[in-house]
Amino acid sequence: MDETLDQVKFRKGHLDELKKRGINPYPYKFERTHTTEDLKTKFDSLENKDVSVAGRVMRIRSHGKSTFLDIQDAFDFVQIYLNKDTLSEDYEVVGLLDIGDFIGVKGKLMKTRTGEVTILVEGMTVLAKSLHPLPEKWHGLSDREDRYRKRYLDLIANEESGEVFKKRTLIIQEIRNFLNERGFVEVETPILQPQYGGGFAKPFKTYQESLKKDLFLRIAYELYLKRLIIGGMEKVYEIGKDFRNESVDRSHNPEFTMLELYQAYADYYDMMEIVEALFERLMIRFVGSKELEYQGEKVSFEKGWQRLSYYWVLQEKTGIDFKGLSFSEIKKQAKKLNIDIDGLYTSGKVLDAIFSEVVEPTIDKPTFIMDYPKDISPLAKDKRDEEGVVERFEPFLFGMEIGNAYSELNDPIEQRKRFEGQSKLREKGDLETESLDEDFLTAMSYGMPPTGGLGLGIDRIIMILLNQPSIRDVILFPQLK
RNA sequence: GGGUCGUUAGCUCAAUCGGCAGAGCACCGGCCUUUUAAGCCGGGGGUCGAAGGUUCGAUUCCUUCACGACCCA
Repeated sequence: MDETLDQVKFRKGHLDELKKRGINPYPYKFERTHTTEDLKTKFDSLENKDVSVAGRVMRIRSHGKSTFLDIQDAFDFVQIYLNKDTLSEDYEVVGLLDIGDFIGVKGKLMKTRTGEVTILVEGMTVLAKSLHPLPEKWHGLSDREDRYRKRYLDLIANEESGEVFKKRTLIIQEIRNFLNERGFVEVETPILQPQYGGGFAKPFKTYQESLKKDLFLRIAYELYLKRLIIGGMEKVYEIGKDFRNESVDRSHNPEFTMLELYQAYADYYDMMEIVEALFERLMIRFVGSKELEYQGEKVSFEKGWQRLSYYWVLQEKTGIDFKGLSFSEIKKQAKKLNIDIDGLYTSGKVLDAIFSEVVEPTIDKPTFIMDYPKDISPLAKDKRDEEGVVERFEPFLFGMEIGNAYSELNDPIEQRKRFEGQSKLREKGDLETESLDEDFLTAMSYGMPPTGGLGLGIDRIIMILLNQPSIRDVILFPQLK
């Protein structure tokens, strides 16, 4: 806080004056009978009754011997009216209030002659003195950096921002309801992991002093949740934070909220059904239409999600049939398409670079891209009746990947081979590989049922449902440079 | 990593083809007992993002840096 700022000096003057009058500017508690919202929605039954509310002073309109204040709580705001006739000498304290102060008031509920619901205040308590001026009342706070770094100011000044975060909470609750109703059990698995797995990403590394052990912040929950499937929990899910050591942009934050779920005796078609049903439910509750508009672009869920095969859509967009091409031929094609393939060691990784570049931005309709190359999917089961690809899909919306799902590989011998393949790549220098998890293989060797698994990026789903342009607009405290 | 744009009062924003830095809100003083972006009168507040350069003179032009936004890899 800038102590030299005039406005801070004046506010401190008010603080000192309150103390001089024997008023504690930071008391402990206030009993309120109603929220500001109650006063408006239940006005008819509350008119002329005694009410008490608490909140932050947002606007002051002083007329000398009377003053109107608007006070805001978590629900709404209400006007209060203070005058000298009602408060006598206590009215002097009103002059010591500043915008931003918390106060509690008691009085009779009434309407002014212009129809505004108002409390005629009979008693007022200062609950917390504010020492720093708030952002401007009319334009709010628009500087993006301030909005993200000082989220509290954003929440005070910009009502829409608070609405987004309220809805974020409701969306996540609704997702939990949906899964709980289907018999899924919510669990918590380690964030600190001795080995990271379940995806391709650079991890954050940390260290446990007492065990003298390197640990990683999880990049996925997959391998732990599958251990629970092995343990006989048939339907499990976890909603929590994943950590990926990547750069920050409109759709990436280094820590982000992820849903993963696993269902025994199910395959990836069942996972598609879950995505479709979940979206239908979220659309009904939070969009109220079968059409979704995001940043000026509209898509319809009317006909469900289209299903496109990975190799087929690649060929559609590039004119090249990549199926069966050798690694060097695929690289040659990538170079022709002007795609950077430095540090990519397998056909799958190169294909994926081409895919991200050429295909992803063009998928706006709700789409499942199906049947991915095997070498970039070491935890997924071979596609039944098709060589070289696995039963894996990713849901896409508005060009954004919002999840990942498999028919989970449950053959421990095959799983070991896949891990070993990954280890060889790592030796060649590929840093984004699945690491061989001996303990997980042991678990699987006890027997794992056929299982469908699904991961969904919750922040991105919220962005889309609430039409927010950046992931930073749906994360309270996003990572900034 | 590259490109474009931006950073001026607590907040939202102007302005200066290089010549005294402005408005609205907020703040201070005065008047005002049903106002509501209250009103009227008067007033204070600036290291013009930082450093360097060009110049008689730089907020303005140039260079570098920091931070941010958008686009691209």
